[in-house]
Amino acid sequence: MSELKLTFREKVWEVTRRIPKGKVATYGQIAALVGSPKGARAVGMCMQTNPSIENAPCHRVVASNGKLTGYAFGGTNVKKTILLKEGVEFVGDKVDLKQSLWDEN
DNA sequence: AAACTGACTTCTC
DNA sequence: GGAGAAGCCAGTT
Repeated sequence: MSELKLTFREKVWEVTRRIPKGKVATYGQIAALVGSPKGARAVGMCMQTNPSIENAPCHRVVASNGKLTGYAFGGTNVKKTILLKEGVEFVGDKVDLKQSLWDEN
């Protein structure tokens, strides 16, 4: 019985950790992966309470339209810089989901 | 236990 | 394509 009873937050971090470098995932996508397709908002909170970037690369999480909605370690500006450095394609201020959206498979 | 808040998403105008 | 409003979820007060 592996009942580790991961809290929603921890599950979100687990998923976030699997996002490969150079790719990004949307809040809704993560929400769905943890079992709450409509909990995108809750996911955002988990990112905010994220203790460290090592625990969860929250910079790889963007809004459904590719917009950077927030970043607890320096702001969206820093977030964008990191993503660019990881090779994520940008279109203006938004991520080019066509090329950089994480394809779980 | 109830109410409020927020790094969301989707629909309409 | 941009602005406004409503719906949903978990965490915090």
